[in-house]
Amino acid sequence: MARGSETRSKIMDVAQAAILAKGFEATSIEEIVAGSEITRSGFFYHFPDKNALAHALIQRHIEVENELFDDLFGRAAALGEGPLQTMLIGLKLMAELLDDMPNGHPGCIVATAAYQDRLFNRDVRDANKRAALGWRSRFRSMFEDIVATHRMRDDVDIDQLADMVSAIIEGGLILSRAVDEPSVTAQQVRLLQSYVKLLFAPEPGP
Amino acid sequence: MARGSETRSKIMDVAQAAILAKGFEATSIEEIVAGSEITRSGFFYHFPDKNALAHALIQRHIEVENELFDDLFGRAAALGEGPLQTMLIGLKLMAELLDDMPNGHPGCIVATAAYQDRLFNRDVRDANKRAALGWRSRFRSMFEDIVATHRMRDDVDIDQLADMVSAIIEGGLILSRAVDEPSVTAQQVRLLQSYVKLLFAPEPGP
DNA sequence: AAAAAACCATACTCGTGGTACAGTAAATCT
DNA sequence: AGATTTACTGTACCACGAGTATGGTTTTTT
Repeated sequence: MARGSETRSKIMDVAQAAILAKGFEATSIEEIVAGSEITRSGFFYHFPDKNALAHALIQRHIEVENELFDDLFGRAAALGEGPLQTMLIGLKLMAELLDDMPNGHPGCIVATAAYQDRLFNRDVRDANKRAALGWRSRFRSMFEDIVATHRMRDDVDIDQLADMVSAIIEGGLILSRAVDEPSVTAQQVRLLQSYVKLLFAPEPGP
Repeated sequence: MARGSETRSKIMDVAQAAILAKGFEATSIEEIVAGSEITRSGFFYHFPDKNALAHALIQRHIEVENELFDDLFGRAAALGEGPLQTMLIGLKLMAELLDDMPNGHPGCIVATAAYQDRLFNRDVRDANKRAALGWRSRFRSMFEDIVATHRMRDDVDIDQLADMVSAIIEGGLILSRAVDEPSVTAQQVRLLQSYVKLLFAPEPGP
């Protein structure tokens, strides 16, 4: 990696950790600079303002999370047979992954941005929107494969079902932070798994 | 209402609207003051600092929302028969209520606080925690009544099920803000209703 | 060797939270 | 009715963080 982009990502690493712990506004540039072995001037060389930082963080977050989901559901597809199995195993793996973070999931930058709307400029909000729509299309295509081969026991919209994955995760993160119980998020994902299971279950035994 | 508490709640009204639109940090005291027909000094007379404002807002929010839920599930109980019907109708009414807010639900102050943890002091975080735990106990007691009379088609924890109501709402609010589709929150509540229906449904047809 | 990229140092402006304190109109108590 | 308390207004001030300006220095690239 070139020298420039190396310090740039170092700044982003430090900033991300601080922002997820304290929020965007509560994290000062001074503080980011101190942890990044760089000066204030150096920071403003890489990012014209704090908004540019937020934009870069969201962008990177989307990419990392996409890779993570690719890997996770890739493994799930290898383990199970058929789209329903893949989804069920994938959600289980996701729950385990969330459980393995003893201090709780670092949290979602997208949510941080969602609740401080007017604080960010258009670029950031658009990036945020793209992230959410990206998840929707990812999970929708998975559910499409499922409905192609399974009967739904309740008539629900696929887009909304896809959104439910994001909603459960985001809501779980908020709740886990509010009650200070890191396990909550994984539990909620397991409940979603239970719903998917019931929704597409074949006719139960006699 | 006495003169004092009248201006106090006026300040809180203005502050709440601004905070939900822009976030806590992004809302300046100057701005609140301007919309409240009061001076800076007047503001600091009522609230020693911004944290005290946040605390008061969360406290009031809990009370208002509790009354709203009492009313909503009270009506649901009157309409349906038995705890399951009450829950199902209650969730439906909740979804309709969310739909009737064309500009989207104002959002949840609790979530705002959850994602800006270190920004607030202990008092505020504790109040926030109490709010979330209050919802949990409310919905748990409702689900307890249901499991007493219905068989669960999947073995899930009641506390977690109770948390799911909050998680879906909070997650729905975040998503609706992120993608800028106000209808998302109500849709998610309807999906939760679908889950509860499937989870406690009597043995399906032959 | 020249030029561009990646910084450092210093100094300044401006907005915001918060403090301090002096004064005043209205309500409440005695 | 007079004294006291409550609910403010007004002004002045400090600290801190975001962002700008500018000029200089080192490192890398061409």
